[in-house]
Amino acid sequence: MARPAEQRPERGEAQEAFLDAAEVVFAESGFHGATTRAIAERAQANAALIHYYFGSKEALYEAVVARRAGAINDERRTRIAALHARGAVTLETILEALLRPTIALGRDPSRGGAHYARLLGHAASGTDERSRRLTGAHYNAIARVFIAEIAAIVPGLSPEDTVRGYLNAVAIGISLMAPTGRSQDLSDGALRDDDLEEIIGQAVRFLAAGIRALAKPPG
Amino acid sequence: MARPAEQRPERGEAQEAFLDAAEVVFAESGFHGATTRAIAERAQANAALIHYYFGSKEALYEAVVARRAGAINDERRTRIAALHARGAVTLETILEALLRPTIALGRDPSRGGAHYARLLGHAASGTDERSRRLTGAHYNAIARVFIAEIAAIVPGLSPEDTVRGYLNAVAIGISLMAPTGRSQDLSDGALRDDDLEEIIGQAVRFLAAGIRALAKPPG
DNA sequence: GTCTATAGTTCGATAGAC
DNA sequence: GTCTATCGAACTATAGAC
Repeated sequence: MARPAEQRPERGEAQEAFLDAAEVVFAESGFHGATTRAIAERAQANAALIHYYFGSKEALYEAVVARRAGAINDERRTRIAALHARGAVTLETILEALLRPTIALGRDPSRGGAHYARLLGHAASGTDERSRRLTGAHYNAIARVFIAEIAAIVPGLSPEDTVRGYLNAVAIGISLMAPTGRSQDLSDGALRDDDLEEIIGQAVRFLAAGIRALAKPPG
Repeated sequence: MARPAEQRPERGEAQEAFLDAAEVVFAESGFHGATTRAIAERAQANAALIHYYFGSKEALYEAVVARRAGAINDERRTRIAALHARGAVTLETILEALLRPTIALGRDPSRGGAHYARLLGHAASGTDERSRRLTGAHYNAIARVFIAEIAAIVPGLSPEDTVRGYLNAVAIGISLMAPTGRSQDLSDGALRDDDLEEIIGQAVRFLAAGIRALAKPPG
């Protein structure tokens, strides 16, 4: 390893430019469809530097994921802690703590997170080794946090249906992260992809009702 | 090793073998990650035949999608028509008509549909030209059918929220199509991936409650 | 129709100048 | 640290024997 002696090498602007560019290209084409040459071109840098900085295309991909997943899950934990501190824990506020960090990232052009949203969509639907390692490493721990929160706040919800409800929330969350224009198409332009508060509010209401319905006996 | 002449596939079966094999490999690795060699090996046939039968890797991919999407949407239309004929149209039965064909396909080992489910997951989260062409060509028409059905049966649901509800249903439907084992992981084994009626029943209940909640005024 | 062989590209990765 | 040049491998697709 030709790294400096420090354990955690500082990440300069060049590395960040590669991460930003890789996020876009991986999102557009998936892991295999993306090429290091395309990433370097978008980063306006030399392709050989990818291997110098990250070691391999695979390692670059994992760095892209780690950067966003870490920030998202840190914000989720902060929000959950704040809810407990304020005594404001409800199913709705828990769901908002789950969804807002991802959806807000996906709608903020200045942060380029819409690309990560699509990348995550690829990974969430993948069953290959890379995708499973990714979701396991970055999202299983936070999943258990939210499952515990939901179970504690919804009376009569079985452990199985708690997991079901959480996974439904995540499925909708991912589908809402990345604006695809499909909602605009299907509503003939009436539904806009960019009203953040409306999107989060309606998603929370939808999911809260769905989860509470699971807790009720059939009838 | 060459098979005996009497076991060699008849005319048409060779193409089906390629479609089956391609479905598996495309699902596992995505379009770019899949190779014609891997598809041919799984089909126990020669890779050059892919071009003889289908013209290109791209055309093979589209043939894989067309085969399943056509069958799924035909079944959906049949189910909707049957509901109207029986006078059994409710939000729940509409949602079941939407979800059952895909989820059942994904859980039926004899039909190999779990692979198509993963393939569709890739396409649904993709914004590349190929993915958009695919969803537009095969799923926009059926989407409008279901949006109209939902709007007609749920009082007070705005056109925008009807589209929202439909897209939420599709997002959850796709996430339920392919067993990923994640629900089993997160529930420590309590939630099983293979109980078809339980999965459909709980999904329908969840979605019906969510959609009806969108129709109610905030409060 | 089915095969072998290979053309023509393009890929990830690396060596080495500076 | 950053570049050019290039390697070896893998890819899709095709030509042509049979």
